[in-house]
Amino acid sequence: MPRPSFKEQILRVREDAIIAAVNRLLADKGFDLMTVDEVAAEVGIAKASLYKHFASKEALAAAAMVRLMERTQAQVDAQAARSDVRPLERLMAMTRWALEQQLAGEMPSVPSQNSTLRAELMARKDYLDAILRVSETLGAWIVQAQADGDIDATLPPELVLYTIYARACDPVPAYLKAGGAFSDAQVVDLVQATCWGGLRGRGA
Amino acid sequence: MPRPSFKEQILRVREDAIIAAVNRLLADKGFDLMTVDEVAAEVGIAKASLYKHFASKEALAAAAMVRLMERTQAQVDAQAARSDVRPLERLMAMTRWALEQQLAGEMPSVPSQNSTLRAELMARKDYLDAILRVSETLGAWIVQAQADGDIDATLPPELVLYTIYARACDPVPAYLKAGGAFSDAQVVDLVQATCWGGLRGRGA
DNA sequence: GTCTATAAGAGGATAGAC
DNA sequence: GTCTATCCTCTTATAGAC
Repeated sequence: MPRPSFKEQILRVREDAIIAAVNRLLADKGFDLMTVDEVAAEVGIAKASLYKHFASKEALAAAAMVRLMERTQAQVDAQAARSDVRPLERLMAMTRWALEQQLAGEMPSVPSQNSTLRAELMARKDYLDAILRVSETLGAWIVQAQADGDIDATLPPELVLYTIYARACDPVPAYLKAGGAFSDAQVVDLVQATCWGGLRGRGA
Repeated sequence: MPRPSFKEQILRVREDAIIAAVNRLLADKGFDLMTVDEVAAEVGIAKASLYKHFASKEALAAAAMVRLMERTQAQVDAQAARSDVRPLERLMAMTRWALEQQLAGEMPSVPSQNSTLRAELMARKDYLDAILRVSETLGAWIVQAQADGDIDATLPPELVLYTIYARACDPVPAYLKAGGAFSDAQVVDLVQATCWGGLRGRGA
């Protein structure tokens, strides 16, 4: 594979800046309320130039979601490297990371109801592959943790997986943060506690 | 107070039908993807007629949310009447009801990010009063349940309250249902279990 | 590939007759 | 209060010059 030319590097940097802007706006207002004009303004280029890089608004969002999956995969790899820790701890580290991303305004959110966006995502092989790969690793950890007695073995593994994914777009952290009574670190600890331990008292 | 005239009754019935249609559409597609044309088509009247009843799209959604709060208050009252059951059981009955509503497609969902809708809701005294009243009752039950040792007393009560509210718009039930492996009743039981008991094994 | 300018269309809201 | 027809703004997307 030839070394990328100078022009290609410029292109890559620009597209990185675009995706970063989309990521921020998706985290801030969501897909429906984000406009392409805003993206262009945030990046500092004309809207028509944006469309030279990405074919549609859906493609912009999809690129941000692919980027998110790449970051997620990197986290999974980092946890996989810690061969000494139990699967439960790796999974808890993943939910903790997701909550931190959300509070930092770096978790893009897209509505699962929007059919045009959904179609774009389902058509992107890189996105589907990334989701599948992450899910397979997390799924294996879940099954191991259940065998270890660390996760309730009566719960279907897919329920555990979906619940972990759902923490990434949970509205509770934002509400707690808006209340102003807790630091970001405290919010993460609290939501983490309810996710894994539930609301119920230990003695119940 | 005089008995409502025939015309007023007709008006009331029509507005009920409008709100019911809005409720269905909000549950199905959410606020941003719902169009006023769709609402008019669903009700079977012209769009201009809709605007004789409600001043804006935001007012339509707000009316549906007020209606939701009325139904919620009725559930709270029903639980309050069961003076023999513990506060924990009442709270669990509320989350169960919310999950059932969601799976039945009767839980309208509005984005908390949309500022025009948020402004409309915050300007409606009946909505704010309803939210406040529900929250006060649930809050009292939470504190009691913590004193009973039925809810983890180390959790701030507002965290518990927000978590209960969040179950009403949790994406997990819809995912599980889409998977097709579980009945609606099973989905409710499973999400209910993770909400109150957490993912962690009891022996952990 | 970047820009300015504009097309094309969706969707919220209204005018005016009945 | 209901209708048909229309307005108008916002937003996605593109044409065409440089």
